[in-house]
Amino acid sequence: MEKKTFYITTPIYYPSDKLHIGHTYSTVAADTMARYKRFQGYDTFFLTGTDEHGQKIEDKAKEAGVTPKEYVDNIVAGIKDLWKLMNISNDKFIRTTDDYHEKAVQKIFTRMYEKGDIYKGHYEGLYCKPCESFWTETQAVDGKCPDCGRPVTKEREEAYFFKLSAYADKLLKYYEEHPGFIEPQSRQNEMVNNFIKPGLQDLCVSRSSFKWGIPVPVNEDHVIYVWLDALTNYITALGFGSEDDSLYKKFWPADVHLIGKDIIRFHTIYWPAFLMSIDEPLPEKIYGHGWVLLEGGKMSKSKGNVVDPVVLAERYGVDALRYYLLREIAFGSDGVFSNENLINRINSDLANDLGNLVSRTVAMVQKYFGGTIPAEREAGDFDADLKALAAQTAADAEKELDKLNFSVALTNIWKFISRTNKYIDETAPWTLAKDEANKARLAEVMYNLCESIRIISVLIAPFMPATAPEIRKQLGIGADFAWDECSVFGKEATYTVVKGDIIFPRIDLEKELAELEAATAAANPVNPLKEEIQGVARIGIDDFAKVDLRVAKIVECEPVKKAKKLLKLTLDDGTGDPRTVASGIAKWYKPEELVGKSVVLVSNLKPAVLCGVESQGMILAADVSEDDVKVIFVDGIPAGSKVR
RNA sequence: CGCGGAGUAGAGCAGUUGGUAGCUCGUCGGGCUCAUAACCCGGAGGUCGCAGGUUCAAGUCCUGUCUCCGCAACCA
Repeated sequence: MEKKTFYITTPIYYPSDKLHIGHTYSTVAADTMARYKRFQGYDTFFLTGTDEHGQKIEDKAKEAGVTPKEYVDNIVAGIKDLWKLMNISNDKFIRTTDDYHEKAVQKIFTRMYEKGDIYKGHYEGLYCKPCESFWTETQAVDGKCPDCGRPVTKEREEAYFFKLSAYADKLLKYYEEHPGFIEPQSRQNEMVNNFIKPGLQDLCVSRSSFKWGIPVPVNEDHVIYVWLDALTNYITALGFGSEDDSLYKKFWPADVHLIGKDIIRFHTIYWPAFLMSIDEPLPEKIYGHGWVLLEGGKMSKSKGNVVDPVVLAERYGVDALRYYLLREIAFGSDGVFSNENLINRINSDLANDLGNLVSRTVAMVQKYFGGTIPAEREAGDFDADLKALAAQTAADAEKELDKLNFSVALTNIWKFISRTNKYIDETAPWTLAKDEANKARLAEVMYNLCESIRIISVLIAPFMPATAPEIRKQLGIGADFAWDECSVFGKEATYTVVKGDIIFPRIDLEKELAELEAATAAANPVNPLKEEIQGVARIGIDDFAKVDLRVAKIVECEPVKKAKKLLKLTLDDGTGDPRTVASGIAKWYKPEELVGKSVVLVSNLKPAVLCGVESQGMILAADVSEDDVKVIFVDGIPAGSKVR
């Protein structure tokens, strides 16, 4: 009989910078799932990789003075090192610059083209280079990219379009007929309501403004849109579109694409539509997990609070970090990362509960039996309860893992670890040891403890691939794991334990936090603010002279309907005519506290319409922090005064 | 009234088909001594955002309302 197969993927990461804890999170989750399925006997294929094309990389490479390929080679090497460090068991690492991938993508493009799903047209719009995105006039904000705030330029270019609009109904129907296709369910609602129901636009799938991409087969002046290039990695990695597509036949469709919630749209709308277009089956499931947030907001470079997984893994061990990520954050929801939480988890769950359980058990077997548990044993109270929970835990863990509920599965496993610790208290081996008559009972207790730990080692093996074998080494047994050995007592005839190192040493919280802070500072030697300021392009005095700054007095102020952030200000700029300006400061200022104040106005900014209000200029304000803005007041200076 | 999510003990979270409100950490007290000052037991601490409604019974269903967070809109 043929083995059942399981195919799981991570997103392919964009190698423009070092990866952070969020990427590690996705990959560790996928790895855990892959290992679990392998232990269950599935023929498993686990894919990760990098998405290497696009203008951003072309630009970064130019900045660094190297070719795009050299640039990504360097970063990809670092990514591969990171996965090696994190003990990631991927079966393949795909790079979208791999030759077979590029060829296959061109074939896919051609297939769509010949089918009539891709047609040549013109794209007219405002283009943001860094974001590689086109915007409509209404989307762009006064000539700037709504995503990044940088200037957009008007472009009209010949381009190829994918008939995405033709797939809206098919997608809806597919969602309905395949509950569980998009998880968590709420993400599906979001996609349907926000994107499909309002109507899908045809998708521009080529670019001619830069070169770093896969050429369009029918027109070498264009390169293929990065998402068409990137998404197809899931099938090209299996040999789709090459001479040998045996892996594709074996593993496709994927059982699950694990992704972050930010790229759900691409995976649940574009990707299925692409597959429908080339008449290939759709993946079984797309799971959009949450984000790893930091205390005090998102990770950002300028804050210098990017968490480096390498520092943490080297300091506390890879398994501790893997455990923490999957235990602390409910998969599917966002979660907050903090060093303090990490250390607390390590101390209480790993050192106190699990590590100490192994340590005390091994010590007792040595102390009472010289290391080997004798064959004469006698069952007694508490045994049945322990065994029952073992069976229950295995069943629960399996149920939760199949739903990708990593944290719930771990919670269940740890309940069993607690139960085992309690069993020691209940049976009090040190009391039994005082009377030779209890020797058989003592042997049974020790045996049950070892069996429990053996079972625990199987249960945690997908999560902690290094710790599980280490535990078994101390139990004196081999490290070949099979999931179906984790529910029943009696697998081993006896145990001869080997005292080893402490698996998880306790960490001194306060001392460690201080050292960690220092280590992080050392890892980021550059002053981020300095770097940011120096990174801004120099301008001449004539550039500055183009900006006309005037003092203006706020005469009226009211909130803008349908806008959370906007206040509508009416200003006296000294001309006598009132001037209307919309400003995104509603979160920090109430209208009444602004009236009568004088501010600095950029008077010659082109007007723009925001939420129905025509804004004629802007007022100056300072970003005090990520989440605080202070308007610059210049009370006492007459309206109309020029600022320079 | 754009879409969606969330408001439950000091903190972080569970609460499935409505039936005495739980878990982890912290805290207080007790037990034990095999063990990594670890382990085990117990206590304190919540009118489950607010207001109505359905019901014998609601954190759990319905209506309204407030606040927060994503996405979208957008911060000129």
